[in-house]
Amino acid sequence: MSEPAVLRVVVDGAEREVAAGTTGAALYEGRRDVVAVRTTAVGGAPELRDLSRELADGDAVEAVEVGSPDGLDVLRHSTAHVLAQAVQSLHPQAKLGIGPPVRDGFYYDFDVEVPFTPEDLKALEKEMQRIVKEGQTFARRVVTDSEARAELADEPYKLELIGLKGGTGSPEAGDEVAEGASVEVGAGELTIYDNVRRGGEVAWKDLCRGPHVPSTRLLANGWQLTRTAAAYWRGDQANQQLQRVYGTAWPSKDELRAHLERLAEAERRDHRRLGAELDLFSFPDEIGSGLAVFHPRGGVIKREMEDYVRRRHVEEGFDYVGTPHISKQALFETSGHLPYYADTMFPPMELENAQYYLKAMNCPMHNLIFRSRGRSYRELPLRFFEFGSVYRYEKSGVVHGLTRVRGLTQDDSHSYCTPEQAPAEVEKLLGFVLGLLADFGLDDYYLELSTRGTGDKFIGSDEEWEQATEVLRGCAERTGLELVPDPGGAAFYGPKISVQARDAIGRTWQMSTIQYDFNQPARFGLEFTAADGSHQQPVMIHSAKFGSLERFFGVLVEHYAGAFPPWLAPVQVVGVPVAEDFAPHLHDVVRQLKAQGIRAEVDDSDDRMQKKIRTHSKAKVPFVLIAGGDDVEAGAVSFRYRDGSQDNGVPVAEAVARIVEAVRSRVQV
RNA sequence: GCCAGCAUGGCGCAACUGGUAGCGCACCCGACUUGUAAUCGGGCGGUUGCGGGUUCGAGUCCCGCUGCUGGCUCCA
Repeated sequence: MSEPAVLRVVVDGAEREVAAGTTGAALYEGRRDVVAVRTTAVGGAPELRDLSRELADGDAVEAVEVGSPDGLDVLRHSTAHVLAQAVQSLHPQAKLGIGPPVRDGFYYDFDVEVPFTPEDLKALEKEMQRIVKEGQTFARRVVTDSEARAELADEPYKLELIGLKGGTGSPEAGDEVAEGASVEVGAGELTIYDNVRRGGEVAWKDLCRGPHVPSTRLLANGWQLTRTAAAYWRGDQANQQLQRVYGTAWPSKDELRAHLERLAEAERRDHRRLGAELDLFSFPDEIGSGLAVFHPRGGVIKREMEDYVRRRHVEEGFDYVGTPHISKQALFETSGHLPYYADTMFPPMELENAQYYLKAMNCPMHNLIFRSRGRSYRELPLRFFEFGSVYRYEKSGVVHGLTRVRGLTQDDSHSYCTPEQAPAEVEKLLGFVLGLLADFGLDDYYLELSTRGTGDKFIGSDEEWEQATEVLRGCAERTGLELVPDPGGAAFYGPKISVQARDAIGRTWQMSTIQYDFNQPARFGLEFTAADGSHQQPVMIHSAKFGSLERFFGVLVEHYAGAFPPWLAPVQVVGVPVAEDFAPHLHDVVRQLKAQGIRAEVDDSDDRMQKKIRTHSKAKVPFVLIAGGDDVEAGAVSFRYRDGSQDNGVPVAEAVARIVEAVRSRVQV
């Protein structure tokens, strides 16, 4: 059957007839913002294609604009190609890994003899600039496995990807090859892209699935190389370590600039920086990596958090308990932690012929409290709660401010209940957690459901896991929040719902957790006496609301950029007299505030007023109360808020009431 | 743990190709003090993370350790 001369196609929803041989580029001529097309062939799934691809009869085609998520991916991946070309131009011996788009940019991995330096990065940017200016086109070419092997004989990593793809290629093959590698060898046929100069000369080529922007010129000035790092080939620690170069890429220079400005803003919010500036906490080298000390101002916030969550636990029917920081080895063998997690526990200390471990978790000790006497079904659900100090030997490279530490405080609870009670208990805990987040003003988070993975890391039967997972899934889904699956991310003893929050620099951190555990009750031989006199095993629900007090603290600092709502602010009110003579008036106001439990003080220093305002603005004090002659005469004070706005001549009684109410209601001001 | 980079008074920075450490803020002292983000003057403070080496001489070069930063792996 010969090709028809006229093709019937659908372009952005509208039926059209075009001549055979028409390309996407022809359809969108003059549309500089279109970088690729999304084509749905007859009977096929939508697929991103180069603009240069010819249409077939019956194709439905949509424009992929550079600003759309797919368009940005195409742009960023194309930039990665230019980077790779630049690297091989300056370092001919470099072997290619993979080069996918990532959030805000791209990376490309290389095997090079000598790791890249910052100077190399500059040289690479220069070379990339040259390639971009040349306006090379990306030309797609379908090859067979054996052709690809012949052409890429010098590229061992690409050969490996071809091998992994396994010839025919199932739809999932790309995903299983390596994270990000689907951009090189996707489903179906293998393709090589040639970078072609104006004169038709092939400047460079790479095994790649595409699509790409039509010409390197489209990359314009919207990209930048950002950093270098090492990365394991195919993400496996056992593999060769490659050199990764990260970059960012945007449709225009303005958008690049805006991105860089966002990064600068994130840096200003970084809790490590604000922690030092606001005198909240520090990490003395003398104590050790990942071990924080809280200064008086940070201590206020920490105590407010503790007071809040302790009170809330009691209100929710938890019993406050206490357990030690160390324990003999056998306890953690019983719990299963030692066989499974010994390498993240600090090494033991030996005394009196016994091995003592710093505890990395509280549950085993709570189990002993449960077991300390006979338990009745009437007591269930029985809920134990404490601030448990735990120590985990986190690898040196992962310690990070307050969000990844080696010594942390969990607001840890364990609910012991019957299997029948478990769903309601999980529901209750989830409601508790979400209410807590709301009270702290957190809104940027999502839920994650961590389930059993493959391997022998997980204990218990499939049926038990299935049942526990379904209980958690049902509760999580009923919240209506975004729920992200996390296969293989469960604890060894059971599945988990967690709340994931994003920090200032885009990293996500696990905060609140709810875990369903049917294993430990069995390992500890926990039982209760049922109504019929029989002895039965409870299930336990682990839950941490903040997760780690330290991590939650760090996320709060970033969330508020250090400008805490009044109820959390270390200093809530500072009085600034316009001149010395008016200080007594403010002392009187502060006395009234303190009587209401407000953290208030008067700035009696001999700085001038303007300097005092600057000082307390920088300290992000929520209420600065200013008083001069007018205020004293009127029995009033003048508010200055953190945004610089003023409210002058407020009667003292009203001012006090206003502040007390702001603290009580936990609002932001 | 792996790769790379960094490490100067409390904080932020300076010190040409190696020649015996400077500045601002903070802090202390004194003077000043009338309306919303820095008053003026003076002073204290570092042997340049720790240990070793090269050199006539090291903050500057080399090695080891500790810590930090960015990734990777990991994360109960």
